[in-house]
Amino acid sequence: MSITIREVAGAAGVSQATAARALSDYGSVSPAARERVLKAAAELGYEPNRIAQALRSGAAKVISFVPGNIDVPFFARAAHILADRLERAGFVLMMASSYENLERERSIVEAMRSRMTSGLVIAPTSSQDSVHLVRLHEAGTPVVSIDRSLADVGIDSISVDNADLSMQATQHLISLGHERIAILYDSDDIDSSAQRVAGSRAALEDATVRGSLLPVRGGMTLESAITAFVSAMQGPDRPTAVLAADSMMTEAALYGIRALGLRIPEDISVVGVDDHSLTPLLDPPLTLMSQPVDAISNGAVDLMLSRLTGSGPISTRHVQLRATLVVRSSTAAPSL
Amino acid sequence: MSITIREVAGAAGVSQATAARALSDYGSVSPAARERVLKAAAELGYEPNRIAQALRSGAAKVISFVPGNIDVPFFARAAHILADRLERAGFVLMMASSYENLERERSIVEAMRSRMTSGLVIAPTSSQDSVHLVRLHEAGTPVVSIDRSLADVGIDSISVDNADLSMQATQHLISLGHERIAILYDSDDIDSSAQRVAGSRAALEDATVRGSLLPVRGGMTLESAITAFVSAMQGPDRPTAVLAADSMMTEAALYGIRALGLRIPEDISVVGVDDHSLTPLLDPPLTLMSQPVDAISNGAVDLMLSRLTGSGPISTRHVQLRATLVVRSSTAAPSL
DNA sequence: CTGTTAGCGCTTTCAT
DNA sequence: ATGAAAGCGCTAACAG
Repeated sequence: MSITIREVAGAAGVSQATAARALSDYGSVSPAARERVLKAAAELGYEPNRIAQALRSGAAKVISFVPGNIDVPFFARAAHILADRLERAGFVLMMASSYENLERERSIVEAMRSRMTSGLVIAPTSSQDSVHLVRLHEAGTPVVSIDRSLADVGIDSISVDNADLSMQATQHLISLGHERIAILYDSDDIDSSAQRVAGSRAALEDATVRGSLLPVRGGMTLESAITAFVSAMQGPDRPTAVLAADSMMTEAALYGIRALGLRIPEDISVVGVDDHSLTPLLDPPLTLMSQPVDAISNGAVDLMLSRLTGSGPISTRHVQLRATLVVRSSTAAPSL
Repeated sequence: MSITIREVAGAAGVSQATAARALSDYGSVSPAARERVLKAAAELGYEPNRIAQALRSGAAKVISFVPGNIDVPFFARAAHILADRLERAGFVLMMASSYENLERERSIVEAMRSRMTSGLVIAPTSSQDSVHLVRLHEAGTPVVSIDRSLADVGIDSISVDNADLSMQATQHLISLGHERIAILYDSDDIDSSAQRVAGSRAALEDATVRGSLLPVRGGMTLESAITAFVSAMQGPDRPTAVLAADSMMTEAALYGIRALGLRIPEDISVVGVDDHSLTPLLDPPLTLMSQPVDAISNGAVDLMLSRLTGSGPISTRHVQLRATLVVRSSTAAPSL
């Protein structure tokens, strides 16, 4: 077993309580006593038992992160930043992906809660069913929603402006002269996807030329998305451009286009989402909407930390950041 | 606050101890009592307090994962599998990247230990300095090393056979007719990298033709690797092929080659490491060594679970798996 | 089969 | 400024 605070107190010749006060820096301790305690702790190699601290004080200095899927570069990068900054603030990051499964999300959140997590950063699978999150939040554990926002339940959120994202992308395509545009998205149930489809539609409606949007629902796996996309492209009046609504859909579109034997951008223009270290090296380099992952992640940490210290705003915050269009070579004017 | 076992016991009309026995399924409880307890627990929505359980029983049903860097696809994928399988076994995955920094690795491991982690899966930053891991291991917490192995300290490991990996890659290049081959690797301090350089060298020495190896040390960042590679390629007798020793080096080589204005594979052949969903779509599709991430991760879980239940082998296990060569279009015979 | 009892290591009143 | 003592929620002897 390891050194306990009792042994430190013994070695320093003070009571357990004084040792605790010195080590956790609260209450009042005489400088002399403090020094002896700190010295004894260092000599014995004392390390506080976080579990005991948590049981007594009600929080474990652990922040939980529940991304939709850690394989997605957006979330991997977010995990990096969260862990980095939270660690510096004295927390450890505990994470588990929901894999976009609500049942699983619930059980993960419960597992985190029962381990006395100090706060939760989550990309909620459903924008509708969030009672488990609300309950946690109302019990006093700060919850910050990232990448997606929740229906009006008083939970802070920070995400990209999804409608704006696809509006920008669609306008880019329209300005190039495209009039038949497909949008490949995963599911109507995921809020951000629905918003992106809506944004595209709005852009098309605002345009001076009369364009049409072909929404293609790709489902939750790469395979299903490829299949859906390929069959949609085989219909009459094939779109001359496609907007892939997230990174998985981007891959699906690329694979689908290859399977169809189409050339980019001669036969079809492609706008993807989410930059990645390899996208500039693709054939051709991919035009895409780049999400401000760093700003979103840092913002989530700031929100979390301010809620944790109680120094934050009273009211719920919903931050929306803008994605930026990165034009490379996968988009061009449609050939006639 | 949430429901405690005391309240469940009260509602069921039994003692706390009986309730605990029924809920955690140990000792003996009469069927009638068990049923009443379970019913009461369900009605009250009782959820055990894992922190209290951990404090009392000494382990928190948490497994820690400390990858070198979660941004690397290899580790992101491993995290996915670990979380998935461990969760099914009743554990939660807690993770934090060391970012290949030993000091940081130590503090993370300590943070995990003080939170009573049940087991540790780690990609050790250093193969030399592992006292913190040995100490944890000797204190009874199973430690499994993944992707890299440790100097002989009795810790289980599961990784790819690094020498074999680069031998296969180099032999592929030799069989194509290359005689001047560069290997771009990060650092001599990382065991796996050193082994890969050695494997390449061995392949060249075994070959019937007299080839030469140009080792290029890229350092720990993408930028430094690109710089090192570009300047090495500007010397006399430029190599006709390059083996990038890991995924970051693969990107570095690709960016470097583009900066130099070289064509692949006409001017230079490239073998990368680590498959990724985008590599088949690169220009040209990348020939690479694919590491068996799934097998490594699953193997790590199996080892961990067997150590946890004490059902594993007595002796230390060092598992090495083979990488497989995936030939695509970035390698060809050198042009004369 | 079941209840009583004693802590796990720590924080936190409450006295002094 | 400090010590004594209680107890967070749970498990695990030990009696009965």
